Amino acid sequence: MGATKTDHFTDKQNDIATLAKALGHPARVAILDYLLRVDACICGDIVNELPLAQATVSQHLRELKNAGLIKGSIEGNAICYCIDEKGFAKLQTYFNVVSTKMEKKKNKCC
Amino acid sequence: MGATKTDHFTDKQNDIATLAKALGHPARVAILDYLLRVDACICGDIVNELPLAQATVSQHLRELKNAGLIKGSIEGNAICYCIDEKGFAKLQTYFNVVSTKMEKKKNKCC
DNA sequence: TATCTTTATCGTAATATTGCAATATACAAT
DNA sequence: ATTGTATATTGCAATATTACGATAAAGATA
Repeated sequence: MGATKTDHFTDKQNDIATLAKALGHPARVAILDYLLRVDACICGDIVNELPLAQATVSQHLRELKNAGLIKGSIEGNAICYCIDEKGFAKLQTYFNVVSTKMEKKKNKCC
Repeated sequence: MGATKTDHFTDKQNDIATLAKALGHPARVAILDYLLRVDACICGDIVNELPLAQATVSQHLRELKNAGLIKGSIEGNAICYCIDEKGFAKLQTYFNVVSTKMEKKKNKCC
């Protein structure tokens, strides 16, 4: 016990949970903010933007990449990181469905 | 060390992270799915819907409530749980902002 | 080649999360 | 008052996450 019981839930539920979990840390939200603020891909500059050690930032970047929220490509010495629109699209779709369902429930709720 | 360095990030970043983290578990996604599927508030039926012990479900419900994604009101013997639209609205606003920013970056990216 | 820069990985400590049995609480109904 | 039902809390074990120093890997530059 202690480990999440992934196989008792649907793929969709696990998918959304994985994406949301990746977003569930302020450092990772900050990384995404930065990638969105600067109007291009970021090549080797992210560590200086965060109040965390290089190893920690690298770890957070890996988690964002694994979840599909960013993608990185090697560019000589540095690595260029980008928002991965696919991951965000999945979450956005989810919230659109949720919002549609909430509309329907209007006034039927406590 | 090991604890999240909350105070190094903005309130907004912490806010989004907290909400996303609450969504970051398949059981909690499943609870929200259920609340949205049934076209009303749920009074005392959630435990049976999930493949988890009652204590565990109660814990997940508390986390969703703390994050502001659901709300519960006591209804005699049972407790009625509802989607809390405010929490979802915050996340939806966030994703709308993100999507607007992504639009602007079109073709400027790797 | 030697060195610098950038990013990743390993090892490890501190903390948090997950899950459950047992128990407590709160109200219903008998 | 006692019993039954629904939910919460407590305590604990297993596992996961967070953070960082140290070190490795890979390309750039002198």
